[in-house]
Amino acid sequence: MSEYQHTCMIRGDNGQTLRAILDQICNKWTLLIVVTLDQGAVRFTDLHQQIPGISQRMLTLTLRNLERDGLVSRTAYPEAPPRVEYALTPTGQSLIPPALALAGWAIEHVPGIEASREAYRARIPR
Amino acid sequence: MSEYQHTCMIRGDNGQTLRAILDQICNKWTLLIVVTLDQGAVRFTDLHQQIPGISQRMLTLTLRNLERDGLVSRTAYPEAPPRVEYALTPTGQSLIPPALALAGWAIEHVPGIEASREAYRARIPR
DNA sequence: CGGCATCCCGTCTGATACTG
DNA sequence: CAGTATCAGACGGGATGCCG
Repeated sequence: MSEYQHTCMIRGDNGQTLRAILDQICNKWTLLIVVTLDQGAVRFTDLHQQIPGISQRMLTLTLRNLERDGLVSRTAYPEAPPRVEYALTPTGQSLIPPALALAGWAIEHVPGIEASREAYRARIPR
Repeated sequence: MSEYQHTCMIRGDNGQTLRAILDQICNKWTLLIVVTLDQGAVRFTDLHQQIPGISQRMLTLTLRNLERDGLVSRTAYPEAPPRVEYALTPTGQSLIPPALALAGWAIEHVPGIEASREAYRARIPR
């Protein structure tokens, strides 16, 4: 699909369903979790440690949403102590390249954006 | 920069500054406005009409943030009636490819995600 | 025309405590 | 270990009205 057709579709359906999906993807933790899961199957606690700042609650909720949307698979092993592994589905893996593209853009432009914000704050003190 | 280095950086700085920027980009309207501005300079009212569902308030706020971050330029023409045009800066234009990549992914996977949600709801009725 | 100010509500998020 | 439950605060976002 061409770039032009993409822009058409973005504005085509009034962005309703598209934005609904994008809202799900672009929340506080989703992209970070997806990228973290790129390494393979990861246990709940490991995820919790590899994503500093996330609360147990938000990790659970975000994983549930990702599972519901078919981007992440959840596998519980009936052992003691319990073990649950999360992994990307093929759909979830297909999100990696665009996610990295966006993350890469952000990383490359963080300095410029920060500088711009500084300048803006200096221009309008309050 | 390689893909590997990107993933490292994403997890490297604990995602703090990165997530801060990503949060700004991935809110409800930013990507849609940026893509809409890809056509060139657009007036406030035109933008308001081309992005159905957005309120005047959110259009203003989002444009201010984009201006503060140096992604969008705001040009006011001292005329009567007043005319204000918004356009992408070079930094803003550099966001277009990643934004389209993500939007393209969303468009391609909307059906699958919707289906997955349906199945999920059927599996867990309440 | 292109805003800004105000009010208000629903959602998101974090902290804490408890459970199979 | 891997969650769930509950509460409270922050925040996003819509509606409305006023202004240069």
